[in-house]
Amino acid sequence: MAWQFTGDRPIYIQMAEHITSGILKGEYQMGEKLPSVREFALMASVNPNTVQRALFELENMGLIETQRNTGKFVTLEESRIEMSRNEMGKALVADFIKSMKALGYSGEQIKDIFENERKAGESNESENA
Amino acid sequence: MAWQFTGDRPIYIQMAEHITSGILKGEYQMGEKLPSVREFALMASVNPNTVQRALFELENMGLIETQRNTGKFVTLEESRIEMSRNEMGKALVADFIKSMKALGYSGEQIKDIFENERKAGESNESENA
Amino acid sequence: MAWQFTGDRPIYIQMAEHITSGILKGEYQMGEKLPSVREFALMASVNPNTVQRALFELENMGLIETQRNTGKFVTLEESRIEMSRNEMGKALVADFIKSMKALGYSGEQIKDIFENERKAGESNESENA
Amino acid sequence: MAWQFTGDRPIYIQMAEHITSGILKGEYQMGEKLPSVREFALMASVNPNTVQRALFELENMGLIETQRNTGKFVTLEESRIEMSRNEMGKALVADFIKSMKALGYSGEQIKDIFENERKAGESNESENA
DNA sequence: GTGGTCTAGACCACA
DNA sequence: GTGGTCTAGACCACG
Repeated sequence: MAWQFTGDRPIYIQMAEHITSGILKGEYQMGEKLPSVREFALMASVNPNTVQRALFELENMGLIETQRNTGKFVTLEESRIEMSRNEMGKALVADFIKSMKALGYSGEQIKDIFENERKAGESNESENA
Repeated sequence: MAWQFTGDRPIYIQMAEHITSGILKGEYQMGEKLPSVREFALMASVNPNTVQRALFELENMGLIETQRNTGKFVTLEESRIEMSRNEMGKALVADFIKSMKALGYSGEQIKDIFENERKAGESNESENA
Repeated sequence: MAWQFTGDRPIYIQMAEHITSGILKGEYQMGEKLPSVREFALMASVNPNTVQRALFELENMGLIETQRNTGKFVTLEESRIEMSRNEMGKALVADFIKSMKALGYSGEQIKDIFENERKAGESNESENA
Repeated sequence: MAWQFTGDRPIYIQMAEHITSGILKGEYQMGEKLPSVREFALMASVNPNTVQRALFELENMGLIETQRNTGKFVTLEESRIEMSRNEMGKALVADFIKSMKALGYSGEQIKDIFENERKAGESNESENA
């Protein structure tokens, strides 16, 4: 829930991803009004221009819509949201597999490593719970 | 097989990844002499400075070693190579899972999507073969 | 026929254009009383202030006149209406041609494209009719 | 050739249109390097950020491509340029006809006015020539 | 020298 | 109070 940014990538990109995540997870409901640009800026200790840039990305993806002088709202079209989730998910898998193959792993090996790590991660979670 | 770089990330990083991949896959054998900086620069139509930086990354990781006035060679220590592969592989999996969860997917869903895409990718490959 | 506004331009401008169109087309007859500001506001789900501004534009153009405590009426002077139509029409043509030339089209090409699109548009209309 | 901007629309939009026009007309050749962001800024007496924003629009349309730390170049794909010209041209015609109809003109009337104004414009040009 | 990113701060039209 | 636009100026990685 904290707004932590790493220095390796542009803040506005990380911010866009964070808010996107919030929408896809339903933390921001469909049709809901987002915090204002200035509120976001305060929350994240960031310049309003940076927020605007981040939200511009979301608007391009069709995840949010701007109502002039009223605010920015999560889109009402559920299909947009689902589409984004699917697209981004598939892209992630494709990139992941491509990167693993660049390391010399075969399809089967990728599957094995993935399974191992996934289970390891889940057991970590239950420890923390 | 061409040296294609995207504009979104530094060229020297992409180059380092590409050569790393070559080493991990065995295209450059253990102990083998790498092409000279100039040769790399010509192959990739890139500034020699850029090649220097890329190779510096590899040297830092212990994948290659410089022999003064002779050239740069792939390390002879197999453990180095295996370690790199493992580290990088685990990091990739962890990042992948983290990103997927940011999209709102559960552990099981990630597994399903991964399996689907992996199989789709493999059938594509066999088509092209 | 609904009151739809796009977010890229001020609502009051779009509203002014819409009502102007109604007058020029004769949907609001000469001398006819216009709906009250409040009625317009309800019809368009818009702030009354916005309606005020829109009607102010029309009054400036001489298309409507305010009678204190009675309402706003379409002008009785037909010349006003004709003049507005002519001015606006010519301005539109001039802008259109200027914009097309900015795209690199010659006068003849503009004519051809215009004719093609116009006919295409008309055949679409007759389909819907 | 002068960089004149009107106050009614954002500078970065007008700038984007102006440069787009230059590309479509061939004043900037395919594959040619554009002036740097800073040069544009000086030419137009405008802040570099504003230029960046303008060029970002062109990049989105696929008319130009950025090579990191080298400059921005007109795309090499002629199809992109032709496509843009066609799309923009058709959009202009459609908007024009729609606006004229909103003034109460019939299809035939639009054609007549268009022809008259077009010829008037051309005779003006020959006078100046 | 190039583009990319970010900040601080300002003004504006609009609702 | 909202988003939109713009400026001035800074720093950075890269080539």
